[in-house]
Amino acid sequence: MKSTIGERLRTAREGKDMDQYTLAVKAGVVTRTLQRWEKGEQVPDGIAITKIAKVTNVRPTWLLTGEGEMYAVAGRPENVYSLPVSPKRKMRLAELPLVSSVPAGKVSTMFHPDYVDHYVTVDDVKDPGAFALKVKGNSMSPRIEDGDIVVVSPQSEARSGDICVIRVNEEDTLKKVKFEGNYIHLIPLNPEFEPVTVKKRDINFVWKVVKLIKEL
Amino acid sequence: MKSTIGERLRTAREGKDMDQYTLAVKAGVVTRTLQRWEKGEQVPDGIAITKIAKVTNVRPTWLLTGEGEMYAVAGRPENVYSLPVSPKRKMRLAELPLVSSVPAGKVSTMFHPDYVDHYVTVDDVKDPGAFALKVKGNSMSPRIEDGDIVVVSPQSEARSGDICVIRVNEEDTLKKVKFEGNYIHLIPLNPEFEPVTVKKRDINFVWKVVKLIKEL
DNA sequence: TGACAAGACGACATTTATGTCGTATCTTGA
DNA sequence: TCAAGATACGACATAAATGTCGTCTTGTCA
Repeated sequence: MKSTIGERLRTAREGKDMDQYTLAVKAGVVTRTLQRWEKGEQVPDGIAITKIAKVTNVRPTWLLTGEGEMYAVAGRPENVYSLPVSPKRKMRLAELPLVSSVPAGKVSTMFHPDYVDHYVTVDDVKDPGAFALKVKGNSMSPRIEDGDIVVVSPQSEARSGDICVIRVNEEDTLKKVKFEGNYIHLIPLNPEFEPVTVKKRDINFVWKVVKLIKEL
Repeated sequence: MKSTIGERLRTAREGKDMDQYTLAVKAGVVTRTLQRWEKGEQVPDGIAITKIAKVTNVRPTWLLTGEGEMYAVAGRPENVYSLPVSPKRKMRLAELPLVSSVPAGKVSTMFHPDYVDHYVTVDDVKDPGAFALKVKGNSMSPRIEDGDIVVVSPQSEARSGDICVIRVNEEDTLKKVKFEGNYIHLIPLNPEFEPVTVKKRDINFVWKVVKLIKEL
């Protein structure tokens, strides 16, 4: 536990999802001062510490020393046990490039480095070729909505009933698929959209969606 | 309870039967400075407060705010509960304990180590007290279904329209909430279930769901 | 692409805290 | 009564924190 007051201060602020300005105002100082605190260039006095602890809802003792619980146990119900400190992971971890959206763009361009926004971290994805996409459009609403992130595994075999990213005639969409002979039905979950049936030979690829992440 | 930091400082010093000079040295300042603190003419910074709390054996929180016990309560070892956060990534990465389900079980038991299945890894979760739950039941279908994983941030403030884990009368549920005076409406997304209205005083807690992970 | 918010940080003036020194008050014990 | 220790406090210089202003970078969004 070698964190500093400044680092804990930042942790507390971000835990409340506050920007520097907001917390600075509540602490009665200007943004620059808060920055110097967070950087450890200066040390806040007792008044400031008290205010910060109050508005971020952390325990003053933790803020000062890093000891004990960060948040007051009062907010937690009775009979709640603390979690073990250093756990070991069992599941496989994968970092996936988060590329441009579907179905708005051509997937073929998505793999260009310029289109890799950043990386998302997920557990238990075995396919080394897996990647993530940000969803645009509402054809799969309400289960999958605009802005959601889907993890795509090209290696996984798509079966009827799976949700997939499909490219048909150079156009990319996200649909539930149903195989039937030489045809594939593309079924949006949103009843406002109509199902489409396409020939298998018009399909460029069908990639199975193995995971869905929603930010709420 | 109207005491000032200075008065509590003096109380702490006299509780240890220390004279001003002795405490001042331990706090790394001169006697005159300590006097000004005790008189309330000046405010000690965080470093000084930490030192004083340590050498006088009082709780920093009490020294700062006057709240709680003056001296640390014996017999309660302060176990650390803070989840690792990796700051070097572009996005904030958090490993969260994946605990037993909601609403099938009592949350009170969830925090017991025996109930921690494994850990999930997610990006961009700022609340260090956040954790994950596996959902049971279909009251929130089709958006959230049995087996999905929700990430809960107890620190985030829940507002009307948010999806939350709520404990009412020792029973845990996952619903959309709507605040209205002294009442909270618990709204399932699944139209087959009926909304419920409860009094605020029957609520044990309301924890906001900030992320949803679906395995497909 | 441009606009914008959030953050980082340097430079400098101002305010506040601290150190230093001197002196005064008060209690306590010889 | 006197001496000594503890506390109190004014005055002033120094050190540290803060406020203010401006510039820069980065990520986000339309």
